Amino acid sequence: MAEKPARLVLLDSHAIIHRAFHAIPNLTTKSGEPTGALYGLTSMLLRVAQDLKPDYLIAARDLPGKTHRHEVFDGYKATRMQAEPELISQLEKAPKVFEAFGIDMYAFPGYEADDMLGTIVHQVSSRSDIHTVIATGDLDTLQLIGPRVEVFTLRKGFTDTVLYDDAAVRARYGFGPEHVVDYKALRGDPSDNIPGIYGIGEKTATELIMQFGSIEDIYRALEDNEAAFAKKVKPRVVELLKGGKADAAFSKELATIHAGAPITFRLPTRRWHLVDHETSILALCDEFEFTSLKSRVRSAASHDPEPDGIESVKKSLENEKPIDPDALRETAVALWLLRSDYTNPGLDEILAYGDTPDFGTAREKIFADLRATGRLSGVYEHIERPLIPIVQKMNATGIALDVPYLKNLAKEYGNELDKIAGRIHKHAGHEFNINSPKQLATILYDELKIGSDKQKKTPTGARTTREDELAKISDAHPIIDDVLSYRELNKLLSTYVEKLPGLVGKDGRLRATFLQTGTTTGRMGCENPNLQNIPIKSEYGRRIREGFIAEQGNVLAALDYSQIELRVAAGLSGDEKLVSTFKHGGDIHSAVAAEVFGVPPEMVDYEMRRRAKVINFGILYGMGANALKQNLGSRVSREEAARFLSDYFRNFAGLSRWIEHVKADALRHGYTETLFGRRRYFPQLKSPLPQMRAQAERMAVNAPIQGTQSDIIKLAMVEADAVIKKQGWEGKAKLLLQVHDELVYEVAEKNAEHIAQTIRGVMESVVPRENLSDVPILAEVAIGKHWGDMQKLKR
DNA sequence: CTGTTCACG
DNA sequence: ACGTACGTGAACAGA
Repeated sequence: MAEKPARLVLLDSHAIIHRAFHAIPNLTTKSGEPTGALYGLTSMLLRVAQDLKPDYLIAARDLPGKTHRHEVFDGYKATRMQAEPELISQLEKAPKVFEAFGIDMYAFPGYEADDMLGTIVHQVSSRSDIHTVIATGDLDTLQLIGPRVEVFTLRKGFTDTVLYDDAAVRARYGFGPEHVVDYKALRGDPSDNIPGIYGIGEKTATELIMQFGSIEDIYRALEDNEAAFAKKVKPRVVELLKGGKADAAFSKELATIHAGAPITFRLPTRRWHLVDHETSILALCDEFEFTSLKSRVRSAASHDPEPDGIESVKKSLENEKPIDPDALRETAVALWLLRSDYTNPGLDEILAYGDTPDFGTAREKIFADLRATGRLSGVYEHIERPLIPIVQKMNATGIALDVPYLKNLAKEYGNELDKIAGRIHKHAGHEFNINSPKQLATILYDELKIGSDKQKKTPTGARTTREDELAKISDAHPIIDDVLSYRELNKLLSTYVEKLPGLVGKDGRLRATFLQTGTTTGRMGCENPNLQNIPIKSEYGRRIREGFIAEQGNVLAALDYSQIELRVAAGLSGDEKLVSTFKHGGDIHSAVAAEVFGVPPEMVDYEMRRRAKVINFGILYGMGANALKQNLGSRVSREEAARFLSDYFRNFAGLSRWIEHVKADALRHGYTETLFGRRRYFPQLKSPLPQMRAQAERMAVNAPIQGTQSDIIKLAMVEADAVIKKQGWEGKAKLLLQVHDELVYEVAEKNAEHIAQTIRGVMESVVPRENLSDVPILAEVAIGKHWGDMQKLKR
């Protein structure tokens, strides 16, 4: 039997340090010496030691000076040439870190770290007794992946990691590692100053590669038979390719890692073990003041002992003990309840919270802490834990899409978009990229001189082209209305209409991921795709919902809570007038308008109601007078807005008192609580910056309202599931979507009304009325063959 | 990757 | 003087 191959881990020091430098910008020693990049590097090395368990560990690094890429392109890595002094000082100290870990460094003048890695991989690639993993901070080295070569890199932030092999590259990009350079040649890579072909993005690049292969193949197809090529590729892309041949060629040259460095790689004579270097690493941590890393060093070292005898084998067997996925999910939910700002926690966060490498130990600590909080245990037991399998089932079920309908809609919207774009370019006098806010600002404000000199600015000082600002100047030029239509249609087309059909599985259903622990307030999140923001407000948007359908013999049933946030605010505050308005039924916004404007209900006009509605929603977010003015519109002065607000609070004094009470409570305890006891912490309330404090106060007011709403609908999901089981309706009623205040089920057509009305009853009764100051909680039900146009049911 | 914009509640 | 409402996810441009 062949021996297990040795694992060689190659460290891409350049990429790791850069990534760490940007991820951890503000860390310094007491004396002010910047150490964020070094901390990140040390942390990454510990992670590599633990996760990859290397037999050999080697670093590749750059030496200062010119490289072959500089000869190709003067602008190459211009950004890195002007590196900040904080980065340079840390780059110079990095060898100290490698020395402490006992890692050999490979470098050669004129060759970048990437090229050293390429050379080493090339030299070991024929050896079947070596399995190589490149540990890096970016994706440049994906092109080196092969039969025994993988890439271990960081994803988002600095804690999440991912291991790419050939299959993982194909899963992410659609093509294999051999085409990564072609992809960069087309798309470019701004962080590396690789230009690509201007105008070709991720999608076009992928499509071209999938269809034709490498850059050379693409141009061969184009040049051999342009007519045939034009049939397969959009005219715009053909033009871009023709004009960008030179760009593509030298982008490819820049992106390609070369294997020709004049070195001979030899495996170290001795295998690498963390424990051999524990002392020097601890000394390093003292020198750079990485106090928090020391416990990680000790515990990692104790799990990577020299291979002697029975004790270590026993220990490693214990370590290999698989983690029960249900226990993992439950523990993640519990941790998120304790620390709701750690959204979507995983094993890493669980272990970090427990300050241990052992899952069982961390889990015990988390549940002990949960019990110690009292009320949070109730949220866990009654809401979140029973919800786990329900969310899993919802994710597995998916929702059927009418793919031909959506493809047709894409054509229609595409044609309309082309027309609008044509008009915009005509107005402007020349072509430009309408999607670029920068170019658009130049056209509108400089060339056409629309708007005043003082257009609102974005946070970075650019003149904004936001919808609400453009709407104010729409009378000045017909181009504005076209730009606004273009924006709307382009957004809908690229985000939804074009995207959705490609995400549908073989069974015609789209499966997104609903995230139970995705937000800080208690709400659910949804991604890949986000089904919680499918358009509804405009006609163009509503037609997208028509593509979400029920399968043969079924209908969709949509149940939504009516004005639940306002009802929750009324119920939590116990405000007399709000509560009595809800108890008597009728239109809450009109009723509030009558109070605020001091007129009888029948005298409330459209504008008064509109303003009352704006205030009502603003209250939920802790709004101030300036924000209110913004939302009321241009005809209202700041003073008027302030008066509305003070009239509002004079009339609804109970609500006003409750808001002050929430703020005071949050400051005293450090957190807010929902009706059911879900917590959110607000350390920023003690910030020295008034702006930070004000923002935290607004969040603190909103958290119990939004959070209680989430408690209620989550509880309804749990109860409805129980009722469905009890009635034996599992095959006839399936939960498909949750959209914060709405549940969508797919229901057997025959029993649809009865089932839907039953679920409505559950939704309306999950909170005993007395717990919300007797405010009624109401839900509306509608059914239909698709999600676009649903028939409302009477109760 | 960050900033801008915009879809939803 | 300036930027302002809470909570999300995604597409795109541009550095």
